[in-house]
Amino acid sequence: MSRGQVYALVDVDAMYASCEQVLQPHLWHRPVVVLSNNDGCVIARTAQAKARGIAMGQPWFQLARDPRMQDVVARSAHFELYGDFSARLQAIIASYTPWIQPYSIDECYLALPRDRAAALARQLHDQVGRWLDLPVSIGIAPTRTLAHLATEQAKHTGAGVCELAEPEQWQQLLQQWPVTEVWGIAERMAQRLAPWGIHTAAQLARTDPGWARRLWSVEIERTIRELRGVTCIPLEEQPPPRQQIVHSRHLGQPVTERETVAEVAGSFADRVARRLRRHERVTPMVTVQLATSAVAPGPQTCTQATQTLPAPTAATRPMSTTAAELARRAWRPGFHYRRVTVLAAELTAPADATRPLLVQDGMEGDERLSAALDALTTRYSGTSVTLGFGRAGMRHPPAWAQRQHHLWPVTTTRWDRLPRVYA
DNA sequence: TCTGGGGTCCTAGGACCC
DNA sequence: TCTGGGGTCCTAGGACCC
Repeated sequence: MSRGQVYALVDVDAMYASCEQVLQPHLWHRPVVVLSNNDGCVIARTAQAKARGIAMGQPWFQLARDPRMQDVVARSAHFELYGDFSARLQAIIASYTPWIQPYSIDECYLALPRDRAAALARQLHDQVGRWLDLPVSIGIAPTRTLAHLATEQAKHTGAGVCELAEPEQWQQLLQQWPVTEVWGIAERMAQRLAPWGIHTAAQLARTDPGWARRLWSVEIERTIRELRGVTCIPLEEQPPPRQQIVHSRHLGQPVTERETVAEVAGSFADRVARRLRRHERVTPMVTVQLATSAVAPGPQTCTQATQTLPAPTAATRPMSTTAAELARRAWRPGFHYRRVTVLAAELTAPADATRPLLVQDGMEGDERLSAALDALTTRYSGTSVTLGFGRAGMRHPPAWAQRQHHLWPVTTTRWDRLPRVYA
């Protein structure tokens, strides 16, 4: 990032819902919502769904029985599909600039030359529309915090691109936005700012940064400076290495049996191990947490157990067997378990991991086995071939598997489910 | 019956050290 | 009755992001 550059933020409008519409043209201009895992609540909405008053996080069962919402189309979340679109989007963005920081599945920060930023952003906006059929909004500004506001403004006006180049431009905008629209300021912080008469983004920008740091935190100080056009949060072109990897799911059905809980934990640990290997990290420990549902009747509990591994690893077998054992240890009779979490923390690069003094039998075999599993998974990705350890849910989904009653089968990530085009 | 999942960072306070 | 000063490390909790 040099002085002749500005920041831009590319954000896909209603990413998940938009991806569903790309493959299902009959959903264009319709109120569409995408549901969280287990078809629990709304996590994305098209403009038509927003106009109907459907809120983010609204439980689906409420909408489903509302007679006024009968024409709303629901789709189960299909993260593999959204991830594929995200990768395609990043590839397009990367053809415009080498300074790029993917921030989330639907957002990407980049740096552009100041004098051509708006023109390039417009070109990028149109290209994404033509190539991916996805609607994006792009904000341009001297800092990332201001670029975030610019993107909100671009969405708000429907202009697609919004550039805040001069202080007068963003100062005027800051007066219109409540402080909670500022990146890094949420409801809790807004409540602490209110007694000091800070309600709008402009009022926050006028606050003395040093005073704000003493009174609140260093993050607030940085946010204030960024709102004034001074860069405090630079672009990180190298994604920081992962410090922890979590797999946590609400189960499709409550689980009461000890061995079933162990089976769930073992299969979740497989997911964590695969992601560890993809990120080239190893973990020295596994944590398993078992919880009941807070909204279900009956006795509530949340127990967890942690085990240090013989050596830091990313291999499936030791992680799965350890997680299953931990689940057996944390399990208590009489509870309806509804959520299982498997956590790997204090991650390191494999080269930095401390090796044990005594190498235990089977350790190298575990690593080779995991490597072979990854190679086969890559070779057969996109087909109906699935590889895994053990017996959990391979052929038939187990009873505890998530509900995905609204999953649309067409996708860009499997050969047998590609969309068909008839000439 | 049915309310997501996956991350990061900061701060305060306690334990412990010399 | 008096009872330093400075440091590190760890953990829990809180807050934020999407």
